[in-house]
Amino acid sequence: MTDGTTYTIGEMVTKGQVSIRTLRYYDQIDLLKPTTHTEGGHRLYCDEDLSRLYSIQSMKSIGLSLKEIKDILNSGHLRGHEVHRSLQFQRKMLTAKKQTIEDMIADIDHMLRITEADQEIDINIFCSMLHYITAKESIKEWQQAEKLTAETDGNETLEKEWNTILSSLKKVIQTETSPTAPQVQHSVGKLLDLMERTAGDRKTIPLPQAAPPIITPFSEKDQLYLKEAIKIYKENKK
Amino acid sequence: MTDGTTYTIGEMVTKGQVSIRTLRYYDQIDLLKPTTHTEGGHRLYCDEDLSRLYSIQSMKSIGLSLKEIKDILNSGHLRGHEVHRSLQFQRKMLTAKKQTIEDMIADIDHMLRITEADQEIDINIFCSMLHYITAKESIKEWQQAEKLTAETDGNETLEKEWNTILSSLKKVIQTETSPTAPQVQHSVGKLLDLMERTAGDRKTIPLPQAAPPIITPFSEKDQLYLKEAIKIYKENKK
DNA sequence: TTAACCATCACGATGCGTAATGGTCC
DNA sequence: TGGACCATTACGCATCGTGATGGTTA
Repeated sequence: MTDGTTYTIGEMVTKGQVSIRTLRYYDQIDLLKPTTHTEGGHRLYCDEDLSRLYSIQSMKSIGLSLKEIKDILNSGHLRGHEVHRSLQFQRKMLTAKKQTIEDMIADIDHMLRITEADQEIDINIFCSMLHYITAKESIKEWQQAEKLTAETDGNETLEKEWNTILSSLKKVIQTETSPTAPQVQHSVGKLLDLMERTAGDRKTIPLPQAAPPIITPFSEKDQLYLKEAIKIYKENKK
Repeated sequence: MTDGTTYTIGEMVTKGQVSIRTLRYYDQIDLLKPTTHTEGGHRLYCDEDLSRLYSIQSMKSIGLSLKEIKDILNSGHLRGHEVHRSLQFQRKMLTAKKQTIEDMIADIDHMLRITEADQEIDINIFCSMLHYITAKESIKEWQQAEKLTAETDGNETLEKEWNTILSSLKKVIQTETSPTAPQVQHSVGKLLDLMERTAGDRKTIPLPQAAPPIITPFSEKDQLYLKEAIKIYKENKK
């Protein structure tokens, strides 16, 4: 029975599904040390060591850190309520992490819905929209009562339109097209229209007049250009 | 308009909800560098820098790494399908993480259900049970067809009993009580009973005869003791 | 002048991956 | 004796937290 079989580090690797580096690291931090060594200094593990390795892996798989695992394994025995508290604490940590991830996924989904797959996107616009989405909760807190519990679909098409119009405006600005050019004036018209329709809904879509912490996708120079184009547009309307 | 307001690092901290260390780090890795410096070498940020900070934070909040963020911000513009692919990739990563966490939580819940809050627990037993739980999936794969889709409640009470009986046996072994002692013989009787009841269900509960990768909570010496006690028990029964 | 405020190192933490260089086992 | 196996040392990663020590600003 007590046959005292020993394993080289390589055998441990195959039995335990770990890397050599991992076993050496565990040795280094005194988490799992081999019971013996050969004369040449090679590590030799026994069955108990293997068992300990399995224990370590189990505890890792519920998210405990190596330090926590070491403490538990060294403590010898655990009072039941300590186990319970420890497990429950771990549960809380994990639940919080899970919530964070779920929020991230929700934001990503939102972004996926409002960006077209085949459209070129200016980074500033992208970031503005993303900021708008991710900051939504804090904004909501800030301006407490908002009655946008309705379908988000309507808003999402609005957001898509914003994306489109902002992109085209960005483009004419970059190509230094004159503010009086017909295409620019056309875009400005759509912009003003969009602004009105959005304002009826809410007013936090990133725009020059929005205050921090809302990001505007337009630089100061861009904003001057925009104001100019809008002024011209309004004068022509009269 | 172009008032060229600048912010010290401290002002950026309050506006952006970041730590000084973070801003200095972003400077160091060329993610967000101040536009100017005072003669004395103090960092001075402008509005565009602040805006960039918000962008960074937005992208961080959907789980992108600082390196990814830097690449995106430097790229200037993104093709729509790249954005989509990038976001979808990120989504996959997060979904995988989420799944891992959910598995961990499920295992923890299982452990919480089968450990009593007021009972002292031997670590080896604890780890054996945990290993049993966390290794369940791989075990299931290994012995494909198993019909334990039924209520787990029945098994959980069984597992609780295992916990109790293993604990008491551990205790008598540690106190070096003679295998012939009545309390030991009593425990052995319950152990054999439990073994039979468990065997009717399945046979993977950690026990000496279980092969790796199932951990046994008993050392080799303990196992010799147990065999001895069981032998005595059976002889007395005759 | 004196508080704030800011600067630059530099180590620490997590859990190993990944060389680089050289000794051990059979 | 050779080839597989093993040893140690040490840098790298990601994102800052946390001092230590000393200069800048108003």
